[in-house]
Formats: sequence, C-alpha cells, structure tokens
Amino acid sequence: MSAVSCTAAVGRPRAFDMQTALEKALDVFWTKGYDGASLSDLTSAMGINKPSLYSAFGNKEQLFLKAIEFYESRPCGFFKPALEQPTAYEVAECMLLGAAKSMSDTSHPQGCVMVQGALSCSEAAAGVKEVLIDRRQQSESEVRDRFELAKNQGDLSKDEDSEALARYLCTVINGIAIQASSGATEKQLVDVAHMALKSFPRNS
Amino acid sequence: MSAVSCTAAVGRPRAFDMQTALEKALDVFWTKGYDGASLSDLTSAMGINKPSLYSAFGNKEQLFLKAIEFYESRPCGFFKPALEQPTAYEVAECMLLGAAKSMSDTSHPQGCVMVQGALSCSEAAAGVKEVLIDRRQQSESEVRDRFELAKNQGDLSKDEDSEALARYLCTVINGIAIQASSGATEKQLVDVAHMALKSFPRNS
DNA sequence: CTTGTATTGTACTAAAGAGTATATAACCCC
DNA sequence: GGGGTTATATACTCTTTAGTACAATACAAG
Repeated sequence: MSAVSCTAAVGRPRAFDMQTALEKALDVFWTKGYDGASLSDLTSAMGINKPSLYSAFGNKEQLFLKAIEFYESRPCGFFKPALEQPTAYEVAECMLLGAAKSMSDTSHPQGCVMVQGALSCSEAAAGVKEVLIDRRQQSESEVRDRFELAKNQGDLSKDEDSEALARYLCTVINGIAIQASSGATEKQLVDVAHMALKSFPRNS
Repeated sequence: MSAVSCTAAVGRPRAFDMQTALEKALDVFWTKGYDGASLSDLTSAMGINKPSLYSAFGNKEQLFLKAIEFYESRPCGFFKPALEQPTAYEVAECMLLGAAKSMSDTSHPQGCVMVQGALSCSEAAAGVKEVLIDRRQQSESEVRDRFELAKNQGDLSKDEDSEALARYLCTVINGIAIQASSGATEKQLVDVAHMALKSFPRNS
C-alpha cells in the first residue's frame, strides 16, 4: 500500500545487477541477432540462470525490447546529441561522423543493433523485426522534424524536401552500419560520411 | 568412363527441377535469413522432402551458397550491367537507380540477400556470414577497379580516390537494401539514389 | 526382363531450442 | 526468531532443429 516503496525490498534480494545483465544481453543480441542469440548464449553472458532471466525480464522477446530501449538511451549514443546541433547541416555532419565513429568503435560490437538485431528473420522474431522497423522510421521522422525546424529557423532553404533529406541521411547511416559490421575501419567510414555530406545542402 | 556423359542419366531420375527448387530456397533465405530459415521452411517452399534436398544440394550451408551464387548471376541483377556503362558517373547512376528499383521490386523479397542473408548470426551461420562479407568486399573491389579504368579512360579525374568512391557507392546501396527490406517504396529509394549521386564527381 | 544405380517418402535420431516446476536459500517485517 | 516473500539452482518439459537409415520405386543398359 505504501506509495513511496522504492525497489520493493521484500523477499530474497536479487544476486545480480539487472542493468549490467541487460548490457551483457544487448551485446549478445547485437552480435548474434535475435534469431542467432540462444538462451544459453544469453544466460552465460549475463552470468545468471534461466529462471533468473525469466523472472527479471519476462522472456526472450521482452529482454530484447528492454535491451534496445537501453541501447537507444545510452549516454554514448550519437543520435540524440546530433539533433541538438544548431543547424541542419551540422545535424547531418554530427550524425554521420558520430555514426561512423560509434559503429566502428571496438569497445562494443560493430554496427547497429537497431539494424542487425532482426533484419531477415524467422516468424518467431517477426514481432521484434516490426518494432525495429518502427523505431528506425521513428528516428527518420525525428530527423525530418529537425530539418523542418531548421527551415523555420532559416538555416535550411524552404525549397528543400525535409523528408527526402532525412531519408537520405538515415539510408547512409544504415549503410554505414552494414559496413561497420563487415569490419570497416573508422577512417573508412569517416571518409564515407564526408562524401555523403557533399550532397547535403549547405547554407553559407 | 565416357567423357561426354551429360547429366549422368543412370538411376531413378530426379522428380523436381533443381533450378526451380534453388530459386524457391533463395526466396526463403532472402526473406528469413540463414538462421531464420529452417529446413521445414526450405523443403516446403521447394516442394521436396529432406533427403531430396540433402542429396541434391549437400546440406543447408551448401544450399545457401548455391542460392547466393545463383542470385549474383541472375539476368535481372543490377550490378554487372551497371559496371558496363561508359563512364564512372553513369556506372554510379545506373547502379544506384538499379539498386533502388530492384530492391523495392515486389516480384521477389525486398532488400538484398547478400546483406540480409546473414548479418548478425549464430555460430552455425558464421561461415556463410564470412562468405557474404567477402562477396560484398569483392563487389566493392570490382567497382573500384571500374573507376580506376575510368581514370585511364579520362572520364574520371585522376585526383579522385577510386576506393573511397566505390566504398561510398556500396555503402549507400547497402543502406538502400535496409530501407527496402523495411518497406520503402521505389520512389523513395530513387529519391535517395538521386541525392546520393549529387556527391559523385561529374565530368561535364 | 534382369541388374545396377540413383531418387523418393516415411520414419527415425540426437542435440538444441524456449520455457517451467520445485525445492532451497536469503532477506524484511513483526 | 518465526512467517511471508522473493530469488536461486537444478532438473525437468515439450517442441523444433539439422541431418540420416532404409525400404520402395523408377529409370538405363545389357
């Protein structure tokens, strides 16, 4: 009944840190994809047994959804900071360079779990595939909205097609994700980012 | 001993057409990926039983390899014809537009099996993933060589970096593959292709 | 028509998949 | 310290996985 109960400290306390375990699970899904990640892979990476996984996270699908939710909100993410750049061009530049650097970073799996988590997949993964498609579409819409804002702020010509610009940007970033997961180096991807920027309208 | 024996007509004849069955298998791998495609999926799509599959194609991995070999050599492919365009710019244009149209074509699964066949995957698929990475790298090298030829033929400035141009082109195409498999329309992808072309050096 | 060869369908195997039952252990509140 | 509650580890379930054994069948060559 207590409305201020924080973390419900009743019963045997959990012997593992949920956040740490979630990050380990993310690494597994990122590397192997939803279909390719078995519960054995997950539990051994997380350092827990199956009943602990199920009681803490529900099931494999819910674990995946929580993992990508964390992924999108990570402080080291490149997407949200880029949107806060002052001009549309700088948003594109920051996002492309951020993607190139982040996705080739060897301190975590290469590429982007939002892309490679479930691209072509079994029926069992159809749900998470849909979620990933929605999230990517959502991101594209955020970029488009940012470019619409730029038009109003005057740093992007009203003649430009915000939606097409956003789609182009996200397409290149998806391509960078594929290249990164194929082993491309940071320099190679940064070069690609710079080439892609040449297409982007610059005000000055 | 006969050196001219064609198709070895001894024993019970095969009751199905291997090429047709291979094309059905390709569709399954294209849609579900290597990990997501089960033998039941494959045999039912191919209209044969497992022993027929194993005797005709070896095993799941060899079937996949034969399927992508066919995929790459299909007459409707966009890659090889693009390389035969007269100038580097036209190669890029033809390839980007071809990718946009081919990958959104609804007469077969959307996207590109060379990308989505095995991106993030289980250990069981590690071998085919490596093969796909190699093939994509090979394609990139073919584009680079074509641009080197263009330099010699004079339609591409010797100051350009063929390798970087090829990588940029292939990155955008990979991105288009992701967008297509996420449901993007032909028009949307053609727009992306045109935007990407703006970065490409044009002679005239 | 017999013999040899290769394919076919059914039925099987062994392993791995996701998820769960249960008994035990660890904690808080009273 | 006892009762209620929750997490833990082991051991289990049932389904699906990739791959195969085998008997029956269909053809070509002789």
